[in-house]
Amino acid sequence: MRKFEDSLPLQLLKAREATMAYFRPLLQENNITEQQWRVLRALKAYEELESKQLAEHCCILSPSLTGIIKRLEQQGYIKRKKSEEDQRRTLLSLTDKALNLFERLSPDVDSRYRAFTEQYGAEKLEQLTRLLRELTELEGHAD
Amino acid sequence: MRKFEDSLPLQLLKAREATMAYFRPLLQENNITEQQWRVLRALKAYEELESKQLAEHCCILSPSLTGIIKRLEQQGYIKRKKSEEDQRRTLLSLTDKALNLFERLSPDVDSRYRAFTEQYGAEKLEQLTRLLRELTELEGHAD
DNA sequence: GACAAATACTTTAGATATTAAGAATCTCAT
DNA sequence: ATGAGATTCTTAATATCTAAAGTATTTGTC
Repeated sequence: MRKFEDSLPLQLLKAREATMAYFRPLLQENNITEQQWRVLRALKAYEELESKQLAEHCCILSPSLTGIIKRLEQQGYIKRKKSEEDQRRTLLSLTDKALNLFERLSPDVDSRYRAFTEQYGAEKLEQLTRLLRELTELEGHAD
Repeated sequence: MRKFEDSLPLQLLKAREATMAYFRPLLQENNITEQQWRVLRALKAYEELESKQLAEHCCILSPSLTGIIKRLEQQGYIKRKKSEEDQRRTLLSLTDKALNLFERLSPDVDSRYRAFTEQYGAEKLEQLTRLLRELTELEGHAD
């Protein structure tokens, strides 16, 4: 069996930690969790989404999302409405408060991203992105 | 701000999911969680570890580890003893039951790992490993 | 040798992950 | 039209994450 430190899932986990180290402080200062931030960013990109699609974009399972949505709604960052055509579906979108948050944080996010890119190297980042995409696009392993 | 799907943390998360898809079924069949498996593998590699070191190797925070250890102990996979020199320290190691588990699962783990490597490509895996290591070794981002 | 500071681990509280099961709504073939 | 099955979302139960506080033990200093 593979040596422990060589485990790819562990390497990916550590790499993610190293990356988040650049952004986590900013999120903490604003009392936003990682997952909340992912949800907000997805809604910013897509304007309006159903819960299920949002879950897929964010890599968050529906049951988790239920709670995250609830809390984000309480904090006034997102609003929900029932779909007219299909009463099962819930449509989610950002409030003005959330849009303001993005206005306020974007510059800082950008500068942290630039700092990261400089330290890691722009070409390496491109290579890495390509390799990760190819990994993600692998056929799922049917048991 | 970066496009949502281009977010590196998200890419790393998805890549990890894609990788785990190869191994998760095996763990589920044996009623072992991802984190438990990581802990067991670390202890297999290091024979005996203190709780704190184990946490570092596994990228699990101490408070989480407390619970994981407790459950693994209840399931008979690991044993603990107090350090003689320093009563604060807890030394952890695998039981025979855990060693048997490895004997039983190793072939399957190996074959799943080979299947993954074949589909993804051995050279690409090497490249990826190198890029991830370099990312992980970046200086932490002091806020 | 007593005591403040450091260290290892646990506990607590709130948020999230994961699986299974439940509730509401919709689709479709009959 | 209608009942079986599918789909969307939620609830429930257990495990884990995260930050902060608490305990016990040890270390360094006076």
